[in-house]
Amino acid sequence: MNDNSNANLNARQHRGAKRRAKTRADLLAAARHVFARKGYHDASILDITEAADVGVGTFYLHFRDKDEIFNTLIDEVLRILEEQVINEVLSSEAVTLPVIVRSIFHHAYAERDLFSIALASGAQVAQTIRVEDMIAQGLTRAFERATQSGQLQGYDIFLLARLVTGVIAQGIIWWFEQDDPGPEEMAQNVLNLLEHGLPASLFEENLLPPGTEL
Amino acid sequence: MNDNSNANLNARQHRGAKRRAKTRADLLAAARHVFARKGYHDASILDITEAADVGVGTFYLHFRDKDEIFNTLIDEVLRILEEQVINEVLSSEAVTLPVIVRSIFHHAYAERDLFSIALASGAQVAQTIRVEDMIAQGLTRAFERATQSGQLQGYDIFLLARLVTGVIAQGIIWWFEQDDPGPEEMAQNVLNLLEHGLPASLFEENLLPPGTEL
Amino acid sequence: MNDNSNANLNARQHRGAKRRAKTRADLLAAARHVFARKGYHDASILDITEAADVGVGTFYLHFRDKDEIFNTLIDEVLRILEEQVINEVLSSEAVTLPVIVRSIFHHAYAERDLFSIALASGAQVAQTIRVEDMIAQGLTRAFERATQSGQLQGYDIFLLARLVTGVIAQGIIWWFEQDDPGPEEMAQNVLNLLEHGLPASLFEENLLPPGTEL
Amino acid sequence: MNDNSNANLNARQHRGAKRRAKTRADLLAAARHVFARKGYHDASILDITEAADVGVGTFYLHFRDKDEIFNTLIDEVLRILEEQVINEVLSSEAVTLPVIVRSIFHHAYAERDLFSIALASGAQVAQTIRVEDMIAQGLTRAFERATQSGQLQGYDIFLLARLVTGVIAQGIIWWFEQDDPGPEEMAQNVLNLLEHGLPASLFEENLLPPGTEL
DNA sequence: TATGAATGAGCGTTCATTCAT
DNA sequence: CATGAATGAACGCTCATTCAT
Repeated sequence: MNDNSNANLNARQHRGAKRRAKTRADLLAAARHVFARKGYHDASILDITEAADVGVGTFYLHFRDKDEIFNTLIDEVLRILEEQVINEVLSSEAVTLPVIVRSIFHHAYAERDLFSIALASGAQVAQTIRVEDMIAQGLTRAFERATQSGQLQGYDIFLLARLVTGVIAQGIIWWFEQDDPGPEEMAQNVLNLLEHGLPASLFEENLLPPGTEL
Repeated sequence: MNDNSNANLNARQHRGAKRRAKTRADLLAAARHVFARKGYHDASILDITEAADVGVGTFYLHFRDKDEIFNTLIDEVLRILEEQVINEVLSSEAVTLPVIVRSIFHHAYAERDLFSIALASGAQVAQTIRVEDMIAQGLTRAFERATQSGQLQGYDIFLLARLVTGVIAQGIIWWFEQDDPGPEEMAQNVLNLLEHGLPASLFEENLLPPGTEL
Repeated sequence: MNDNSNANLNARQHRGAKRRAKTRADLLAAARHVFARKGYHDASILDITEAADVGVGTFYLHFRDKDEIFNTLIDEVLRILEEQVINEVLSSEAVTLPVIVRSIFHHAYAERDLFSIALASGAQVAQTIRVEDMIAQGLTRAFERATQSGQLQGYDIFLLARLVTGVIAQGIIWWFEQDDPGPEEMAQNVLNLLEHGLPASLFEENLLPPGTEL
Repeated sequence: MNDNSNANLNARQHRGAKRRAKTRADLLAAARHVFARKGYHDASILDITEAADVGVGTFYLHFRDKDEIFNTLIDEVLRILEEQVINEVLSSEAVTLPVIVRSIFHHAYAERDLFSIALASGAQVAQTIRVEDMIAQGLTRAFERATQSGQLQGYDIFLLARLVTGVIAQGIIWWFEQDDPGPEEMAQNVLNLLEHGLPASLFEENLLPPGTEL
């Protein structure tokens, strides 16, 4: 009977754990939709629990507050981003900036809704880590390697990584309002700019010929 | 006597108007500090009126709601930015991208607190116009001129303007957390990147030599 | 010189008094319009001063609060009602109920807006005297005389006066929503009811013949 | 087990629903007292929740705003009035005006506080239906039947119903300030007036004999 | 573990009232 | 006497959070 009741107990615990995990996943999925539709600040916990079809109180059994579920969501997408980029990078012949950038854009495009939340919330929300931080970190590591091999002397690579992050982030932000161009073309545009810069004429010629008004 | 009473009336109105303008300016200054310290969403109207040392009700004598004072603040800084860039551009020999970018960074550095609010609020706040929009618009106009003179063929200049805006915005965002480098050097870094792009090796060589771990 | 300055003083005081009276009259007229349009509770003092085209503070130089201007307005119309009824009554051959009722309806019709305010505000507003009170008082006096001359024995004439007031008030309230019938016909209807009562059949016959549903 | 858990679920829901209904009833009872004491406009939601001994927010779990709880209260009493009048009328031998009027007064006396609120609020409050409307409607229906059977020719029965409503309403309003006479005697007074009208002398003789002052 | 009715701090907002001019 | 900018008490309302079930 002891065995039996232990087995029961285990079975029950197992069922309980599965149920718990299911509820938690429901909440995360609901939060994703709600944040995407209403934005971080206008989303209430009631919105989320209703979308997840659970009681209000249930929320607090899984997350401390709105911040926590938000950060969980962001962390998750960042973790997946990291994984995917690493995988793609490892499966490619040579690890180059184009490979990294293309990988980021593909993932960001697939997860547009979440990225839009993450980027739009900007510095407004107390986040454990921001999307920009993660991209900038990755770039910094790449630049550090380039420095070691003699390139990029005279650059502040942290600042440089941030500036390049700005271009990439802006590419993702572009998708807030339109879906075109897709990730491949977007990556091409960004890489073009990063590889060759803008036409020299913009830096030399008068953009406002004498006699023209603004 | 008519003259006299008219003069009195004017004086009275003038005094009243001056007092009113002073209070309004106090509120704007207070809002600037409060928004910078707490961010748009966590700033309450009570915070602003207390910082301005006026009664709560006074706020509503000057602004309809938080949105309005915020947009007033942003509009003001954008108006000044536009003015200053135009002035600097007009007083320079030739209107080139470096002139424009340098001008933007100088102004943004001087008004760091306000720009941090404007950029950090991102798409979260219903703004009449966003800083990024204004910069992107200016760049688009410049690019349009370059297109007309044969450059930039094959580019989507709207997307390109946005991407370049991303670099500039990131330069300003850099100042949220540190004051160095100053506007001149920041402009140099940005212009360097925009003019020559990143070193070619980043696009070709393996950033992760075989046998190295991430 | 003394004479002269006294004369000046008097003249000035006179001008001042006239000006003051004018402002007060403006406020009363404005209050009338505002109360009629928005009702007592939704009318703000700002509404009144704006309609009167005077400063907010000016209001308080003439009236203690909204209640006071409201009561002043009601008192005024009641005073005029009383005067007019007395005049009409005195100029008629014999003072009978029809004369009184007709007189009330004519005045009430002419001053519909004010009466609508006065009656609609009901017991909601702390009034010094209510329209119904004044009508009931007048009727009570008339009934007292009739009692003295042997009529109306066994009646509680105070209650009776109130009930009759109810009919008259309802006649006036009828005009809140439509302008017809006019005062003469309305008086006829009311007097008809008061003189002969309702048809006897209503008190005897079955209003709901067997087999009929409600 | 399914049965069991369903039973549990039902029990839980039932308990919750009972608690909810209790709170709602508390709020309605409290609102009744507060409205009766302070009148509609001077009653705040805090007044009501404090009287009901619940939190402020609880109010909004049950009613949208003050208007809604007020109308709920009025609707309820009107519904009960209608029911009771119909019952009494149906259980009487013949449906006559006296039966109807007596029934109204008995109910109104029992619910004096609520009727005082409903009648005093007059046209000031946005009500779905007003007490006077309901009484007038009932009378109109009765008069329509009388018209069909040949009585009441030449009358505007809508106006007539309103005027009679005025008498009845005034009878109820009488109880705002005193409790006597009770419903039976009040009905007698009203019916007397409605059946026979006022003494003819009031319509003919001089109420103000020559030589008498007002 | 899940529920959802209840809570109340805290917000935005109005408006009668004051007072320096 | 007249003004209107300033005031702040008091309101309606929301929503994160708790807790008995």
